[in-house]
Amino acid sequence: MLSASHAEQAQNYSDVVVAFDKEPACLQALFWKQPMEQLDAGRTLFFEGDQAKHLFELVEGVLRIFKIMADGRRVITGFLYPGDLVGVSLRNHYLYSAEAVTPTRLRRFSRKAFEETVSGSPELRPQLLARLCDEMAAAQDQMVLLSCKNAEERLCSFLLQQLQRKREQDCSSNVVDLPMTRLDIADYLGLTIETVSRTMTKLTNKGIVGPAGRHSVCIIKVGTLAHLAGEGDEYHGSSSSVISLDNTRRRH
Amino acid sequence: MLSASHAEQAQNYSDVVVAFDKEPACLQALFWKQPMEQLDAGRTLFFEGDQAKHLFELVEGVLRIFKIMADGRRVITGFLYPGDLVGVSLRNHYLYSAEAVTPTRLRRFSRKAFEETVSGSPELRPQLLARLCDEMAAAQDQMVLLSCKNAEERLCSFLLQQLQRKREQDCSSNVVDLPMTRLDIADYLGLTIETVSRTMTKLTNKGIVGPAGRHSVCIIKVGTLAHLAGEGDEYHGSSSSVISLDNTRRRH
DNA sequence: CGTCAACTTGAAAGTGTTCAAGGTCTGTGG
DNA sequence: CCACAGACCTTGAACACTTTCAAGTTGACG
Repeated sequence: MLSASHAEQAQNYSDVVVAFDKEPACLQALFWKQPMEQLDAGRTLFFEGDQAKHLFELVEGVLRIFKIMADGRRVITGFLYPGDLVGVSLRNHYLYSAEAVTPTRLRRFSRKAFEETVSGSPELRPQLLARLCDEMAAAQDQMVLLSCKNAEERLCSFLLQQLQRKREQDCSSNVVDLPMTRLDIADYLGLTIETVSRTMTKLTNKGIVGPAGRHSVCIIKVGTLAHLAGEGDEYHGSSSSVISLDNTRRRH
Repeated sequence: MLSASHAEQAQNYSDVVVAFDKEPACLQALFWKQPMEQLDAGRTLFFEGDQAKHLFELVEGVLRIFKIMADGRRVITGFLYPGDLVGVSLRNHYLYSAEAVTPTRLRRFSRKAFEETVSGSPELRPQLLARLCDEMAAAQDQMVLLSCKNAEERLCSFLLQQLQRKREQDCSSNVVDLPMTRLDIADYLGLTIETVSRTMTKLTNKGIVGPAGRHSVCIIKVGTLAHLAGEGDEYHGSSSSVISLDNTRRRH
């Protein structure tokens, strides 16, 4: 999965249309001429271990990316949103399965052709690397979350993440929608549906979020939410300066 | 962090020396002429958030790669071993801090020059991508571990991982050494030192591992260890075939 | 309006953490 | 070579948080 969060792809669709037809100026442009495909909610795009013959650009809808363990347990390693590219971890086989959370529309592109085109373009190469690094950074944040955040911190982090993604589009209200089920959220956060549900209730009782139907939430106290998410400032300034090496290490 | 586990870099040092001086045949070769630097055990190579001016090739010793949360909790996202490259997540700032677990020797290379050289070489580019993908795959495995493995499964996975790494070098005995402290292991596996210690004792009592000093373990029953690690076959064959979607999902 | 899946809530149980104490190893200096 | 100090590791008991199991509620859609 490669989220379209960073740098290079701030250029959105309208920009792309302009600078096109000769040489694609951004990665999405490669998919531009491909026919649009539909995928109903709940359908699988590909399975972990499948030969990775194609990449996809998600144009509309939401995908979940997950792995299934031997005993049936599922781990959702991420959700993908419009503008994201799917399956760019350039191996011979997909590292994960991909399913539609909502009805989706996407474009397909041969992986081989993708690699050749990107490899041959000094424009596109750094964009691919940038995306991979964004993905890597996200994976590491997720490891931090799973390693040492408790249920409340996890859910707050998740909600905050959803809010930020929403704000990149329309900077309007604080109502974010959660198209995925509680089970999806649970499998993403390493919790059970019951814990997700209970924690959500707790946040509501505290007045931090307000319910807005089953599949959306209104974030009332953004600051408190950020604080509870336990992500501090995300950046400890620079260099050696303040590295609090106190032994007061907490867990949960 | 980029582990040297896969494909391209199976070519080891001796191979590299031969095909050198004109155009580097592999990523490590770039570091070849750089002066060797020392780093004592416990010393920091760089901090998360520092400007990423250099990349490193780890020649000898072990590094730990970690993030510190606002409240002082530490998450070790990986260990690096000889042959690995450090800091290749090509952002402007390091994503994590790096410290020497044991006394290490490494070579430094300007990140800018690295990017330029790799970018200009059709030989090296796919190698970089391959490493990034390996790193991504490792990160995802770690997410699976942290998401839904219990203490025993985590420790078994870790030991197995160490064993496999050892076997890539000398296929000899089943004694792996663990240069890192229990605290390092705990912070890597998302547990406490006490739990790591207890679980280690339990594995010993079961006769799965035998103690061989504080900083090494003898793996006695590899099969049992692999089974307890709960990693099944790692690959569910291909395609749609058998996807056990039973609801009997367990956790812990 | 009924049905089914999704969600919520409660109570009991389990796993890992926390706190505390004791034990072991290693390096240093006598 | 031995003794000591300090860091590291092990073990025990109480506790906390999440899970598990179970029942009830809500809401979407035919």
